[in-house]
Amino acid sequence: MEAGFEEWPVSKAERKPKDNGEKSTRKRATSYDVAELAGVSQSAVSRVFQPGASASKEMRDRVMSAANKLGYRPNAIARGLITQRSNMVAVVISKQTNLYYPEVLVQLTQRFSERGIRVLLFTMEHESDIESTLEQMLQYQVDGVITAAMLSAEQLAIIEKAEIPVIFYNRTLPEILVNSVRCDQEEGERWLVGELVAAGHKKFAIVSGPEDSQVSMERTRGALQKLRELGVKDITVVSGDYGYASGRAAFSEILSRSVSPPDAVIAANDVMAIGCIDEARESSGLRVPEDVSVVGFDGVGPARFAAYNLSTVRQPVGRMSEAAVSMLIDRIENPDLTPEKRVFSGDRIRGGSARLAEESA
Amino acid sequence: MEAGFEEWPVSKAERKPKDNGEKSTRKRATSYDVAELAGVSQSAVSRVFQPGASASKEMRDRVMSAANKLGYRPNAIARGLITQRSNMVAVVISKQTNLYYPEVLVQLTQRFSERGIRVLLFTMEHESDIESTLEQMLQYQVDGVITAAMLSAEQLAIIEKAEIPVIFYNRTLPEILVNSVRCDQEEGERWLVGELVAAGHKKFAIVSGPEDSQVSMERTRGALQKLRELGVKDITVVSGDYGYASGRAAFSEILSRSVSPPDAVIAANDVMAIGCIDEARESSGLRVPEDVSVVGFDGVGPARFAAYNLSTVRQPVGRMSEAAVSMLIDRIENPDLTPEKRVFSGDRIRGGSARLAEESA
DNA sequence: CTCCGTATTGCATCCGAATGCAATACTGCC
DNA sequence: GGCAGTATTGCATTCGGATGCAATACGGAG
Repeated sequence: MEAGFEEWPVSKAERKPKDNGEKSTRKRATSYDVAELAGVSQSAVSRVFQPGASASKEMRDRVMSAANKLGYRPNAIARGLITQRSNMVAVVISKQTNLYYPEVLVQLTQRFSERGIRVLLFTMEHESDIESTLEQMLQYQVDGVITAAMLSAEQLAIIEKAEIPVIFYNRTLPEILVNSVRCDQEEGERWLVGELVAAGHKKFAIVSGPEDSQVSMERTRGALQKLRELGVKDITVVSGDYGYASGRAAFSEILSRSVSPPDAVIAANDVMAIGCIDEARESSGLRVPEDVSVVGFDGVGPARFAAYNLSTVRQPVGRMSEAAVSMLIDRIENPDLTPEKRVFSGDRIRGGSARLAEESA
Repeated sequence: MEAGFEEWPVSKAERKPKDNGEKSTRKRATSYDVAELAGVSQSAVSRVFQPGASASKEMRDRVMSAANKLGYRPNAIARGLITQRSNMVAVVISKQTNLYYPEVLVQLTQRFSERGIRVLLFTMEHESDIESTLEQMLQYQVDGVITAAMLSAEQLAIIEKAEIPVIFYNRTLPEILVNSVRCDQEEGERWLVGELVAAGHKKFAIVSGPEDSQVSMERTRGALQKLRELGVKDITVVSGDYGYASGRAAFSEILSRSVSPPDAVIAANDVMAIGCIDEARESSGLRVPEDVSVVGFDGVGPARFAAYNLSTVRQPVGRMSEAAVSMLIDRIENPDLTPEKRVFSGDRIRGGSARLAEESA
């Protein structure tokens, strides 16, 4: 099956270090090379490779044939220099948001790609590393930025001074005009809480995410407010870091703070919710949702696993990334557009991890 | 907690559409602008921004102060044009490999970033879309490529003709010299099979991945070979697509092919293994691992969830990406290096989803 | 004080494609 | 056949920074 490793004796020889002054030392073909071979001017070549430019059919044929012969490809770097458009956008994510963003990333890239735009990816260990990231983006003359990491007002100002449109993904900067695409975290939490309370839960625990995560803050705040509005008093709040282990730790912490377990646990994301469920079942022998209801947020893949079947709010990733991409492109093409915020409601998923009120028909 | 939302009334006015012919219409500052303001030549500015170049302290100070005043940043595009080095590499992934690659992606980007290299991300719905992706990469003059999608020999040849180093990530091209970084899939499967057989399993089922996935093929082949070597005859093979649902479907398919369930199921990745477990427990009331052992491959996050606690082989993502990055940089800096393959063994994880032989002390 | 070696700095040119403008070719019409 | 109008094509310049080479400045030795 893995035959063929020994045979095929030739062809390797051809690929050894190409020291011999063969033709291989030649640089990549440029439009001048093509022009020369085709016997036309460089500008003609340039025009043939431009969608809207004027060129006769004969010209096209001659140039294309020469180009193919030379393996010519327009140099996007040079083009970017003269046109002042790199056709690249920066996508910035921070590492902490793990299981959810990959999906987003693929979506964004795909959609940009369909529109002829390339994605320069920036990831940061900590959101504080953004300073240098920012510098990089600017040096690379990106045409726009989508950030799923928080920027300070000063940082945003730097980018805007360079007249680069920025779209915030699931974040926003209070008091400052920015373009953003978000999932309505508070609304989602309020729904979850409403259902839980309506189903008779009285004793609540909340597992919040990292302190520097705006998304987590919004979720926690939404849940707390709704709980207060509904007159619920018995609320324990502990914090985690969005990770599975921290979900387990959080649940055990919750138990230790009270003689009896809570009726319901509201986790700031699905992964921690899963951690809570595992901890509840394994270490305390509690049943989910009979003894304790657990809800999450995000709607990531594992939320659907039968062992968890989470009640959660799913972010409409597809629509959100489409919105982000088209909004960014709008701003790039028309920089004077006034800022716009698009807020999507999440999909409400009545999984089996919580006792919720009957669906209102 | 959320104080400060109402106050802060000013500052918005400053940010409205900057129509007034203020100073804002000015383009980005160039090295010429800086040179002029500092009263020196453009080359001096260029040198100040180069690590190794010669410039007196006084010169540095004057230039830097002028640069700061103007908010100057070297234009990486222009620099790339003249130096023939874009300092960008392409990372290519295909969408199908979902839950696992995100991690890889973040790792790669981070490590490149530490070395002053930016990542242009390319994703493809189907691996067949690679043709156009390839074209894009070449136009953008990337200095190197890491591909986690399969390339044909012809496609590889195109890239190599442009003298761009390529590293295959978990893939390889038989009979052709390429640089690659891989996890040893066969070895991992052989270990799993060995343990399962040693523990007394007799009736096996294999859930393979997508047909066009080389990784899946290697895993399946490894498992099958080892099974044959050990004289196991009773083997059912069904195929999935790496997704959770397909794991569930696969298990139910396995059941339908035989009167009794298998002793052990070998899934080509963790997510399908999880699907199998859920299907076994839920639809058939089978216990895992008492009635049926299930093993996966990859070592993704959910494999550690208590409900599954998979026995699996974890790919050493950190070391693999480090290897890929440093290998690619080596090739970029020394194009004549002879190809190299680095193969890593996976971490053997004895989870609770399978009855394995006692650990050999 | 002069001469030589080294450190700085400026000049001119280059990278590769896009584009305004002018020159030329071609079309149709009278 | 002549002319206006349009379509092609080429010329020259531009984008912003890097770099070889020459010019100048500085420092130390004799």
